[in-house]
Amino acid sequence: MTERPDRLPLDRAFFHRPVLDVAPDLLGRTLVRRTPEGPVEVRLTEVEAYAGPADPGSHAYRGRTPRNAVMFGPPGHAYVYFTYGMWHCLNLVCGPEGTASGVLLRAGEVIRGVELARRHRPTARNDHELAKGPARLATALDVDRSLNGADACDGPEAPLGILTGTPVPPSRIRQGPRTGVGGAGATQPWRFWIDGDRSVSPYRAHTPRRRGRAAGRTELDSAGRDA
DNA sequence: ATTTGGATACTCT
DNA sequence: GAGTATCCAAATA
Repeated sequence: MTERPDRLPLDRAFFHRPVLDVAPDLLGRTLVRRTPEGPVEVRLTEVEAYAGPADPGSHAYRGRTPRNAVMFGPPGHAYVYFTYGMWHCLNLVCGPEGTASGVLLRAGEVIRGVELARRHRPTARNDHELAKGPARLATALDVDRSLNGADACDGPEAPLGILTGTPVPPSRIRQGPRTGVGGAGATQPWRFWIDGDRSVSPYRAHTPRRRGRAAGRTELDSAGRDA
């Protein structure tokens, strides 16, 4: 069987670099999810970098916990977390082991296994919304915490893999603030996406959730909007 | 087209 | 107990 050049697996050295180098380099790559039902593949179109314990936006901020332990391990592995009571999100660990940095896979275009992805996400209105958003991407690929720690560089039979795909030239890459990240972590423009791609998720500023019904103050600030 | 509020359960303080 | 690297339906315009 002949391997096309765009279907060669990326080796671990790809991830063994600073996260800000890896994140934009992941755009255009092919993420493979192999399920018992068959494969689903996405072309990555949007990612975010999280830079370890020094990054206020990162789960690794304030050090290692049971949840984020995988981020402190070797690069090329999946860090899957559960959020908002319903959703999973998929990251790939980057950098030298112990730096606890990773890339959140925020969106992609399903290029293989569309029918299977639709079954995982029956509410998607059209194909370019199947993986438009990090939880949608995880759902379309049937990713949950059973894949936390899975090695994406473990060969052609592994449940998760990453292939060369078609790297995106810098001129087609845009960057801006990370979605949903507040406080000091909001200042870094560490979200990267492919300019104009339909599967890129809309930017949403950080919105603190107010619990209960007593919302004391009306003095909420208006979110600054850039032109 | 854009904004709002609800659902949901896990993680760490 | 409070906050969350979200999504969806419903309401507004």
